[in-house]
Amino acid sequence: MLDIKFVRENPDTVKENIKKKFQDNKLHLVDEVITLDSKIRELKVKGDNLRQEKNETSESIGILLRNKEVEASNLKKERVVTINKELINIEEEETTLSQELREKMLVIPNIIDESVPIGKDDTQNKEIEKFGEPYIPPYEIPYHADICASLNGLDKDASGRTSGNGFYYLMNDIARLHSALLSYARDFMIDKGFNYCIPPFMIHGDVVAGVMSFEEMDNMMYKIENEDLYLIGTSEHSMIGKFKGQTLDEKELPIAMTSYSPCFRKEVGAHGIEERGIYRVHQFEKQEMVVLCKKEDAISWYNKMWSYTVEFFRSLDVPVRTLECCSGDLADLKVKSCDVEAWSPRQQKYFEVGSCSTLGDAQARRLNIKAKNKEETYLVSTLNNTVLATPRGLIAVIENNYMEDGSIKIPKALRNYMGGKEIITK
RNA sequence: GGAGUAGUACUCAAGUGGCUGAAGAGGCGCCCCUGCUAAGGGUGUAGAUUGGGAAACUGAUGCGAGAGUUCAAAUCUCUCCUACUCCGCCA
Repeated sequence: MLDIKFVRENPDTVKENIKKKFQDNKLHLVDEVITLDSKIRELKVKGDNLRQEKNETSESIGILLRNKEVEASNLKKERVVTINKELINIEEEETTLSQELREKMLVIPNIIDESVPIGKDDTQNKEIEKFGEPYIPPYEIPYHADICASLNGLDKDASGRTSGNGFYYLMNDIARLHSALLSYARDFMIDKGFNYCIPPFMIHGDVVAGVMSFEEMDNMMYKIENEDLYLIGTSEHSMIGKFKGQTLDEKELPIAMTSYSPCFRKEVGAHGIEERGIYRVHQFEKQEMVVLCKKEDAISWYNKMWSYTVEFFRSLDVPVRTLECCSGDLADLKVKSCDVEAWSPRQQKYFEVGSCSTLGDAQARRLNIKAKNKEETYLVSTLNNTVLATPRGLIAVIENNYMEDGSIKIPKALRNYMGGKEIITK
């Protein structure tokens, strides 16, 4: 969300930005927002003046009553009653218009960074850099679910019976590898100086509404029956929610956290749940990075953060590349964002395993997260990035370490977490 | 889950209907004294969010949140939230 003052003062910049994102259908919002804003301010002045009169009149009633001037005080009382009636209308209108303004403001996209490549949609995202040689083995690599099943590590028939499509039983060494990955990801980030955190896995509706749109909420979030609780779709929800409405001391910044949580997503719409695999599922686990920092530090954190994910996967011998989101593919809140994609030797293409974003102060404005020093209070900048989401990350490790005989070589970095084991065999 | 107590600015804290947007203190600024430290004395200042105004200035909101009573609410009523204490339950 942008600052209304900014929109008021720089309407052309905002419009230019909307064009860059190929959202011309939103252009009219800018002028509408400016008109609404000035109407609201007019109402505010009107209301303020009436409230001033009301306060002064009420105060004078007190004085009159003390002097036992009952009649004069009754006249003044009537005046206040009239003012109150007028105020009700003005306040109602102000509330309505403010809501309308906020709704419009919420869908006006954040100003994207100058470095973001211009493009219409995800087909025009730009590869930035490859890390590691995409390796094509001389033998065929089976579908990940088949590999896992053949190693007695996956049972989707059972999960279908217990929970339906989109769930999975991981078992034996595959389950252990999954946990090893998460533990390693956790320690990897702790070593980078991030503070480890396990957040609540359920949050109240008002926090959910703070971190996403209603549409997203419907398409993603599972609600607990008869409770004001939702299962989180990512620990970012809990981690950003942690700071909702807070004013931090600038000395506490930057706050660099790495959080673990299971993630629950309905995955309604676009892609849906695939029948066979464990690539897109209702329940997965994730190690995340969340950073709150000063505005001027945001870009350097952004670069540091995605590079940590790259480093993480490289330490597991998984070739990766970074793909920058072009203007048209960038979610409205984001200033700049890139995906980290892992190489799939089976499909011989890259697939998304993580996403790194800087949101500027847009998220903080929405949720009212501030920091202050002696001189001023200001909105913080927020960033988030995936270290590891698994089973997706598990798939990358399995495919890239699959041996011709059907076994999986365990990357060195994970062996300590696997009791020293070097290979998973049938 | 039950019962009790509390929630006022950066912190502590006074305050049961109008003269309280908030006494007082710490804090913070300046000055003095003393000096190994700790401390002491004087004086000044601010306090959150936002509107109008070129500015000086001026207004609104703001006492955990919301609703209500009233001409008028930090103060009365209701609901909720949070913290603490006690009890119950539980991996």
